[in-house]
Amino acid sequence: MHSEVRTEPRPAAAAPPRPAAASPHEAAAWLARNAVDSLPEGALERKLAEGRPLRVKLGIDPTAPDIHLGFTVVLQKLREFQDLGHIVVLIIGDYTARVGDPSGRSSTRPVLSASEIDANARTFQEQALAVLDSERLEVRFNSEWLDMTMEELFRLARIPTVGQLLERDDFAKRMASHTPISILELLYPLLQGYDSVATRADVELGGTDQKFNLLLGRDIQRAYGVPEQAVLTMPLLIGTDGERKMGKSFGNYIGVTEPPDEIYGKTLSIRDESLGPWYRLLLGSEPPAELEPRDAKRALARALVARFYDQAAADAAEAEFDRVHIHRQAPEEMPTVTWPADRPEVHLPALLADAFGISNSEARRALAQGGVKLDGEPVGNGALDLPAASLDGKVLQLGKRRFARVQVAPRVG
RNA sequence: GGCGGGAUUCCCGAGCGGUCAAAGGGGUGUGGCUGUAAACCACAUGGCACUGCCUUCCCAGGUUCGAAUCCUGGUCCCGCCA
Repeated sequence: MHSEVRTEPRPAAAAPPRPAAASPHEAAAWLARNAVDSLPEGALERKLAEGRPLRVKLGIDPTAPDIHLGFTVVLQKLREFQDLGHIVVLIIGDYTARVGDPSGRSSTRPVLSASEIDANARTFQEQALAVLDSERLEVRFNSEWLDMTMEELFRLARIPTVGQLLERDDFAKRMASHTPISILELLYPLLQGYDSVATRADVELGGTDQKFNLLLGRDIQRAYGVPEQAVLTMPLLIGTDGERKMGKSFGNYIGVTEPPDEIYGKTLSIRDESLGPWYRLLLGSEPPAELEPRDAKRALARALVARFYDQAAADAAEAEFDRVHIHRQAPEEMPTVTWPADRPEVHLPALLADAFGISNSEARRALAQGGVKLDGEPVGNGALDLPAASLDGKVLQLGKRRFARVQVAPRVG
């Protein structure tokens, strides 16, 4: 055990890259430092000791258009492998996405069309490059090998038993609660494992929820007579709701391509208790002890915007946030709503509905609750109709964060 | 193949002939508080140019003065037995 690894300082910035000259033991310890599991015991070190560039695999199903922050935790770990001279094999699950993963209770998840998958796959690659080094990167599509014959599938399907598959945590729970499990779902881990065979993976990364699949990959590799991969699992980032892991299906995520203001604002909206995990997993450091939670969040939010955009964008996002939320002023830019000039009176519910895409009833509710302002002045519940002339050019505000400028003008067209 | 259970508003889930636009929770929204779009508290949450009107409880028929609730026939889902 090397003390320098255990007592590693917690710099405020991202941890410095480890020199490639590190011993296998040191490198393994370095790579596993914020991982949850490195399995089997010593496997990663033995792989590293082979002294060649390892093939480090990660699979993504392009089922959503964007990569979210939780996913970058794993990507950053991949980057560390690259910095040590290893090759990242990024597998785009275009085939598996096409089949349609029915996991989760909702069987309603639509199967994506080929063009959607293509589009997602393309943006995934681009977004992954924000973190990964394109030099040591191999991108593969699993349709390349998964579009197999029945005979080949049967060979694969003979490897694990149903009993083994049902040991997986979520399968076990669903069996216990009589929640359906489709055959296809049981097949998924096999397909993922076959990806490892096809790409000769030395190491496979994933979130802790992938542990079973990653380990099954070893069984499948063994059955195909190829060397078994080492497995490294990373903690799952808690979502913006502070309750569940960040995920597209929970709506508690921050996409890396979201606008700077959104990334900034959503980061500030995380719970104070989430600061520790977010700092550790995203910045590789502890939240600065001298900062109040709010200020620690501001620093984190700035760092994240700077990572996916640049420092200027981060500063601008912060300034905009302060203007709108702290100083309660209107934002720099806002959309315009147009009210036809031929109507002498503005019907507020209709204007609100038009401006913010809400229903007429929602608009009325907001008015009743005092959630509507004009040029910063609360609009009373009483007057639903106001003289059009008195509204022209004013700033209409719904709640704290939605703004639109009113324009009274002849209908276009 | 046989038997049984189920489909409710964004989600989960009550309801079992009127008092149902439909309990409760979650989510979301607004307000309060706040150095935060944290936490906490309160209220709201089908639609409508809205003191009232319209359309809902898987679908299509039917019974009834009256149906989310009963009947018939579909569709889909789940479990048990084979």
